[in-house]
Amino acid sequence: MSSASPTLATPPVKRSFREQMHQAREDAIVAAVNRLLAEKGFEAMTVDEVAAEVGIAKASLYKHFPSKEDLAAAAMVKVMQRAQSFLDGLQARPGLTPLQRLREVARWTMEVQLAGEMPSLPSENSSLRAALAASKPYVDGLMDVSDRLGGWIVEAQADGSLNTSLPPIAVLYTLYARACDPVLGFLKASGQYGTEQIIEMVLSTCFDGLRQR
Amino acid sequence: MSSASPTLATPPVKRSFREQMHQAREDAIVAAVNRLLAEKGFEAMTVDEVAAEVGIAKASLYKHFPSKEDLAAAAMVKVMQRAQSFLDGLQARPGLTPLQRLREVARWTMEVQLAGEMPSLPSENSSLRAALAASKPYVDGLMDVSDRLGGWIVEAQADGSLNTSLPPIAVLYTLYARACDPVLGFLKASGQYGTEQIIEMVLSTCFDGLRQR
DNA sequence: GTCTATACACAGATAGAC
DNA sequence: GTCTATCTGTGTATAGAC
Repeated sequence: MSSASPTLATPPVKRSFREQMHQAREDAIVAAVNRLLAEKGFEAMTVDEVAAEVGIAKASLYKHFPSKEDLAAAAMVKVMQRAQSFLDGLQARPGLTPLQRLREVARWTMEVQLAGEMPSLPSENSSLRAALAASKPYVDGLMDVSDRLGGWIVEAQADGSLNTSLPPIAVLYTLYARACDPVLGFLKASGQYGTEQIIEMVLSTCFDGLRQR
Repeated sequence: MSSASPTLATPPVKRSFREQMHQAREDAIVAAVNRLLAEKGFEAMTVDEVAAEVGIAKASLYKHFPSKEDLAAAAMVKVMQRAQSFLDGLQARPGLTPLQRLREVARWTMEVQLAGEMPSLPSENSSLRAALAASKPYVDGLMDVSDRLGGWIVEAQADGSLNTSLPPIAVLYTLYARACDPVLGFLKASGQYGTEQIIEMVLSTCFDGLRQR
């Protein structure tokens, strides 16, 4: 968004390079936070671990992000952006039915979780909750995603492919919950199934239910 | 299990009374731990909070339980025992089909969770995990519950009421996961539905699936 | 067994040199 | 902006009187 100051003698190229380095460093930080957040959750993750994984001093982290909460919030925003990008890609495929889109979204969240990149959600009274609620990019992203999914949900109910007796918000929350469903980890830990099999099974239980059809 | 020593002059009644007091105190402790475990999880729960809620000094807690992990493990064992008692009650009702039994189990776990009494499961690398794996009562209880549910699952698949393309273990894990499904909390927080409505909706998504039947 | 007081460890955050 | 060194609070656990 910001351009190099024209009054300075330093060439814009150099400033851009430094900004690129800065951005790359922050990306590395956010990626490490994301991974640790998925692995152990916000409370159990320590800033020392983040610093160690990135390979910089802890004090340097605090030059980039003012607190542990902001660190985690940045990772959550990043995940939300990835989700938005995925929805963009889905919307660009006109051949899909609304139900197919919802199914693809669920599949994507499960893939992200099995890749160890889906942060587990903070408990109700966590300090992270306040930070997320105060983060405009996060809240805006969440609302955007919810709106788009909500649109597909009502469309799928209108065309008769989705259970019409469920309120759309219940469907929406059910899809969100699949992103952190521990069933994936349980089945993975059992060692009997590959990631693709696991995802197919959980997708089946989610959309088709446990009862025989 | 233990009886008063016959060589002592103190009447057995008194010893029994003190044991009752002791047991009542421990029950109060476990109940508080259970509630806090459900509310904020193992990492965020502090022993100070437990002591404050029970109304005794922190050091007294450590006379009853040697560590925070043992404290939490005791609460988990208690929950497992409650589950076993519930299964006992279900088995005593011969009129129920296997599918109905499974549905009642899912309903019970959701009721417990909405009552704020279902501890959230520890993350993969938590110190609580090791304590639970080392707790014979817990592991035994978990295996007993799994065996009984597993029996009903294969019965329900045999009588054609449960999806036969799913491995029984996937069904089992799916039921376990419903016990800590965040959807319940989401819907509760939305303020639009009562607990009974919420449970019916989640039961529907679990057994009937999101797709229209 | 219950208490007060305290030891010990560690996590989040900062100071200040470079 | 990065580092080393440090401050500060807090959480688990224990000592020791009663």
